[in-house]
Amino acid sequence: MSDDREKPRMLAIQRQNLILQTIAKTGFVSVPALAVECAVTEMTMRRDLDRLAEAGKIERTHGGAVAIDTNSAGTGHRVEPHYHRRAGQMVRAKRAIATAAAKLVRPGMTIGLDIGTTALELALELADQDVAIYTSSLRIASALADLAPHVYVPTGLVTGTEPSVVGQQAEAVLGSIYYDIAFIGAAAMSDKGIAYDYSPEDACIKRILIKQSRRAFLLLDSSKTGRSALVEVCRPGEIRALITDRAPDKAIKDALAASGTGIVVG
Amino acid sequence: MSDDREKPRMLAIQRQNLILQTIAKTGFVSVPALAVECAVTEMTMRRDLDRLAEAGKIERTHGGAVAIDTNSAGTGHRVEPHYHRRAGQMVRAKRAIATAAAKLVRPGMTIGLDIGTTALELALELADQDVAIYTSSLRIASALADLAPHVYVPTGLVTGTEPSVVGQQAEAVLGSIYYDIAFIGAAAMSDKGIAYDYSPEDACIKRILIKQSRRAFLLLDSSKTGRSALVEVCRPGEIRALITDRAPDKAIKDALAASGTGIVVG
DNA sequence: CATAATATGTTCGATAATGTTCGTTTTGGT
DNA sequence: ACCAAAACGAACATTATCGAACATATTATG
Repeated sequence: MSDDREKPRMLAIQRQNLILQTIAKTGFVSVPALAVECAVTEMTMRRDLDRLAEAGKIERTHGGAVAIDTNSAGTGHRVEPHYHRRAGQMVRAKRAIATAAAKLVRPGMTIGLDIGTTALELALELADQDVAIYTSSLRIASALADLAPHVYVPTGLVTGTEPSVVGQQAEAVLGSIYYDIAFIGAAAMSDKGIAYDYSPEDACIKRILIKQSRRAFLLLDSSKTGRSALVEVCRPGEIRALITDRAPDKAIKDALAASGTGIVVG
Repeated sequence: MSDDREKPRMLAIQRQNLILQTIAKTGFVSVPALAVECAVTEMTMRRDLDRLAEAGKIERTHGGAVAIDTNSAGTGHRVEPHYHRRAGQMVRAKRAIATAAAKLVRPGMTIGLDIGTTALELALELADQDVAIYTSSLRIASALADLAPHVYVPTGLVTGTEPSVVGQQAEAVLGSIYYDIAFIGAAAMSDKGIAYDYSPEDACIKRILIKQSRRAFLLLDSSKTGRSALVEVCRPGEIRALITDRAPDKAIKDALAASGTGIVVG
């Protein structure tokens, strides 16, 4: 992450990829933040942004840039850039994953559901089913509040840009329940099949859901494979199967097969 | 960890997106609340609102803005013509109530916060204060998640169009805590000073917050007085004071005075 | 190795955004 | 009708961002 001593200046391509990645994820970037992160001057950052804008990949604004607004030409709906942005790229994959995961659910089940957009998609698919859903994601709980009759959240501290409940109390509540099935998200999966996340608190919740469930499944779209992140969530043997949108690399395939973990391609 | 000290100033686009999102969700926004949330001056907020209004995306009002009336642009007669004005005045009232209520809060307090738009306004005013907030409203918890460091929700079933946590578990969690101060909302107040609500489950939570608090205050805008609703929430003697936006009728005044309950007009 | 080509850093005046002040207007309440 | 508080907006001060021109560093190429 932060390289104080090191200064291997990033290549222009790397920087521009980072820009696009960040914009795809958060909807915007700011010049000063990027300059710090890439260890270059703001001038260079501006030049990068100008290039991408010229190529029509982003839209420049004062102080940074935002994703191109596809429907601004029409009615000018700038609402929920976050949501629509994410929808554009990966929602298809996420939806396929959600559909495949939903097929594993039977009426009457008690389900542990992790946070994240993929989990949200799954939650919406489960809305009209007769199941009990436990989740620490306030966004999922809010979305299901008037759709599904049995949605539960744990006690605890609320935090994060995607609001979720974390902390000892939440862990205690979620840890006192036995789930028929659990669906876990992650930020990345390494070649060895190990899943990672960026938040230690969230990772702890994920591990509890896995441990307390009869069967746990990992929901992961293909853009997250072959990378790692801050903190380990689980190893291949701990989950029943990986549910994804595209057949993974051979390395991951082998790693999962070696530990008896299945692969479901939605 | 939230931004206690750091101030990565939001881009203008981000702010305007936030405005549109909030308006799409709640129907209106208030200048001071936005200014706090975006960490900018009210003047800047006004300029943002003016721009959006100029672009025809929102409609400006005194103190904030409301959603554009899509109907009136068409063939004319539709919903109540004075709806916008009312919405504008309502948010004004709610904000006045929230401001008055916020003055009762001191650093370090443990606060029980009910659900509802008035409570949400209050929550936003408390965002940068060093207090612990317990609420069963997922909307409030979500809004404060990355603003305030100490926001807690109870375990329990999630229901309602305004998503909130109810049920025995929630009652047990909220009932195990002692609040320095509690702020309660209601759907109506009769001439006798009795507060009512439409949801028995929510009313139960409200009663628990009142019982477990050293001081409880009822937040009620003037449009709700002189009516009753499905289920009783509390009687005059049980709360310390009624916080409202306009001096109530003589009947309510007398009823409250007879039981030693105060009246705060924001 | 030299040199061109490209990329990045630096400086600085211009411009845009934001903060501030203050007098005016609106609003809500007496 | 009157008053006080809040919101407003105009004018100005301050700050941040921008982009051009030039200096320097890196890479590619002969």
